[in-house]
Amino acid sequence: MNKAEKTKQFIVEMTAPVFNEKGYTGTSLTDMTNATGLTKGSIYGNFANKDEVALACFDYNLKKVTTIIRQELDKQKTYRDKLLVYVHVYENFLKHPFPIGGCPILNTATEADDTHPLLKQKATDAILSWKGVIMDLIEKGKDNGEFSEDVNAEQTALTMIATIEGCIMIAKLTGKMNYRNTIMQSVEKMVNGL
Amino acid sequence: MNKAEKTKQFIVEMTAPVFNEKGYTGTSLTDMTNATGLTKGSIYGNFANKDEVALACFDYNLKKVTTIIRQELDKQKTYRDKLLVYVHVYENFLKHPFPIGGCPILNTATEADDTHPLLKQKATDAILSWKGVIMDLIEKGKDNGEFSEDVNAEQTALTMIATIEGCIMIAKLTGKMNYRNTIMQSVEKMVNGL
DNA sequence: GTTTTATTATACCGTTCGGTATATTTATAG
DNA sequence: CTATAAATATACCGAACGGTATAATAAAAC
Repeated sequence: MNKAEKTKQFIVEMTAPVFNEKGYTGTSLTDMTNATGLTKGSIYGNFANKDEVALACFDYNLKKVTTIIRQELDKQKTYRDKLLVYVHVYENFLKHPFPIGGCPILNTATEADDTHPLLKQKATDAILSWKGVIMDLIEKGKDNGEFSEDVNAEQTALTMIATIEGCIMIAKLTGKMNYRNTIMQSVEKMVNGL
Repeated sequence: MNKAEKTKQFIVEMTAPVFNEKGYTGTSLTDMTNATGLTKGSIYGNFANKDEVALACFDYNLKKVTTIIRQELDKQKTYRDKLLVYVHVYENFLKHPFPIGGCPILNTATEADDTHPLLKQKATDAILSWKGVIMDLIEKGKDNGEFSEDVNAEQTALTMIATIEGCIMIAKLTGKMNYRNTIMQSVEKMVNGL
């Protein structure tokens, strides 16, 4: 990793939280120079434009989440416990190195769906990939005899994701932690009922 | 309603969809003059600043939703059917005069939670009010004998809202209508299990 | 150690931003 | 019909926007 790559990485690391909090249009080049301590010239020497930084920041923020999830998934043995990882991670997201500003998928999806095709595509890919992982866990749990054969994997996956994302929105908005716990309990019940 | 009030209303009606699609920071005064055909002077003769327009637009967009919901609620007799109104309205939101740009609560919540306290407060109030309405329906349904006495009204209300909002996000992002239907089916099952 | 290359800082570009003072037009009242 | 008040348009403000050419600096290669 040469100097240029290190600086690119540094810029992404420092601006990623800003993009996740303020959004794409809400984050200015001044925000970016403040966050990094670098000048505009330095940033544009490493990235073509603001878009490229934003896209890299989304990847960075998303990877933070997927890394946590993957690590916790590996710790669990049963597929039920693996599914419950999503509940426990989001319930205690403060215990993990979670992106500042909340879920990058939710933030990007709601801002970019009508305005920014490239970011929208990245958010879409993230959702579809997430859905695929959950469906895979469910199918394997069915093969394994853990879950009933008549469980609808896609429906369960989509409902889990929807509830979790809605939960994040409500909890962050209202600031009520017991709201988050209550909703996550519902997801837990759902997983335990498979 | 004099001319000034009519113009204020007109400005809100024409800019509300823009704010809901592009967000607060994403909507410029030029967007507003384009949407209305008025000049900046006209808009600022009727509103103190961009903030005031944005807040009025949120109220306008939210009222569109609550009006639809209230009308459909009145059509139903049982409390179970009233709860299912949320499922059917969001499932067929194209059949109703739904705000362009999607759910204003979701859009405002994710943009404003870290950046705009006044808008954040409005979104928070909307969520808490929504929760209150659902809880009220559930409690009355319990008194009525429609629902089991051991139903947790708050948990059910919060989970319904979270799942619906997450559903809107996923459906709008991916463009897959069957995703929306599938998730809403889960909410329907939940209501039918009360 | 010098030259070449990569990286960062400076200074500036034109444009758009939110906002405003003032002039002009339109509606209302006497 | 005229005087007054309300509403709208024009023209402009300073500041911040995203972006860039170039100069200065630091790193790498020979």
